[in-house]
Amino acid sequence: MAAVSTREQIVEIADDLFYRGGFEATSFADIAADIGISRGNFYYYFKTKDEILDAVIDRRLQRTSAMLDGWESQAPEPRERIVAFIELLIANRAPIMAYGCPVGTLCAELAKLDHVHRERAAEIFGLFARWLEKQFRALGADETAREWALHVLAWSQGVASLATAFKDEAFIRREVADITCWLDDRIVSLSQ
Amino acid sequence: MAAVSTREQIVEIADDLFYRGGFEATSFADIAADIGISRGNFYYYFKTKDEILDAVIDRRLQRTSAMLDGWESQAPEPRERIVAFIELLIANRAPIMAYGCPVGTLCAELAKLDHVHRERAAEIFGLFARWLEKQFRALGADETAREWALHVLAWSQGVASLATAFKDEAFIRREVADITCWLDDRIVSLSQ
DNA sequence: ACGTCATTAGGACAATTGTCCAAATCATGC
DNA sequence: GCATGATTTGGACAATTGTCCTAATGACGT
Repeated sequence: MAAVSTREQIVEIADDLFYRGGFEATSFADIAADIGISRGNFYYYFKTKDEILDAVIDRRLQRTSAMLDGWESQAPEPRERIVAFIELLIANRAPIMAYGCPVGTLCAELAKLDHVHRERAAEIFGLFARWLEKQFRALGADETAREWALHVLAWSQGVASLATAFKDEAFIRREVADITCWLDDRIVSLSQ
Repeated sequence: MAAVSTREQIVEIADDLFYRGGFEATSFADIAADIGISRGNFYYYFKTKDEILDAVIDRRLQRTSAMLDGWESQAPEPRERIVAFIELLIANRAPIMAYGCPVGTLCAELAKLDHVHRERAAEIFGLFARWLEKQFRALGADETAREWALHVLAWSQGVASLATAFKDEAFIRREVADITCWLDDRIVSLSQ
C-alpha cells in the first residue's frame, strides 16, 4: 500500500512539475521536496530520470484514454463529443495561459532534447487524433475524417500556443466559438 | 571589428542552439565549443545567461522585422504577402519538424521557466500579429483584421506543433493549402 | 620599440545535477 | 519478541552548471 502510494506520488508530482516547469528544468530535488521524501529514495523506484518520464507519459496516456472514453459514454452524439474536446481549451484556460498545452509543450521539449521518449509523448497526440477521427467517421465523414481530426487538433494547439504567449482569454473563447462553427459547417455539408 | 565579430558570433550561435536544443538545456560550454572560444570569454560581453537570451531575442525581433519589411517591398499585393507568411511553414518544414517553431517553442519554454524575458519573447509574435493585421486592413477588413491576424498566426502555430510531433510533411502542405483557401474565401467575402 | 587599452584564455568558485550505495527503519509473518 | 524483507534515509560521487577573476595576449597609436 505505502509502496504503491509513494511510487504513484512520485509520478503524479513529477507529471505536474514537468508540466509547469518543463522536464529538463525539473530536478529530482524539486520532486522530492514537493512530496516530502529524501532524494535517494527515487532510486528504489526509478533508476533514471528517463524512467520517471516514461512513467509520466504512461500516466498521461492512461488518463487521456480514460477522458476520451468518458466523453464517449457521456455524450451520445459525436458532435457533442468533439465539442467536449474543443472546450478543453476553456476548461483549462488558466493553466494553458500559464504553461501551455501539456501535450504540445512536452512534445516540443522532447523534440529539442532529441529524447528517446519523444515518439511515446507524441503518441498522446495520436490518441486524440484517432479518437477525433472516429467521431468524424461516426458523423459520416469517411473520406475526410483523418484530415479533419488533425485539423481540429492543430487548431486547438495553435490556440493554446498563442494563449500562452499573449495570456488572452477572450482570444481563446473567440477561437473556440470559431472551431465550433467550423464543426457545424462540416456537419451541415455532410447532410447535403 | 574583432570585438563586434565575437559578440555577434556568440549571439548568432546562441540563437541557433537555443532553437535546436532549448534555452535551459544549452550551456555556456555548448556555445563556447561551437564558436571555439574559451568559456570565460563570455563574461567580457555578457554578465549572465539571461543577457545572452536578451540579445538573442533582440536579434530575432530585428530579423523578423527585416523579413516582414522585405515581404512588403517585394510583394505589392497584401494577399501575396500573407501567403508568403503562410508558406514559411513549407520553406522551414525541415527545422520545424525537427525543432518546432522558433517563436512558439521559445515562448512556451520561457512561460514554464517564468522567465523575466517571457514577454519580450512574446513580442516576436506581436510583430507577426500587427503585420498580419496591417495586411488584412489593406485588404479592406477593418473590423476583423485583428481577429483574422491572430487566427492565421494561431493556425500556423498549430500546424508547426503537430508537424513536430508527427514529422508529417504532407500534413504541413495540406494545411498550408487550407489556410490559403481560407484566406481567399475571406478576400472573396470582402468584395461582396 | 613602447605603452596602452581592448580582448582572450584558463581556471577557481560554490552550487546543483543525476546517479548510486550502505545503513537505518519499518512492516509483517511466525 | 524475533527474523526477514520491503522501504526509506542521508549522504557520497563525479560531472556540470553559471558566475567571476586574474593573468596573458592582442592590436594599435605614438
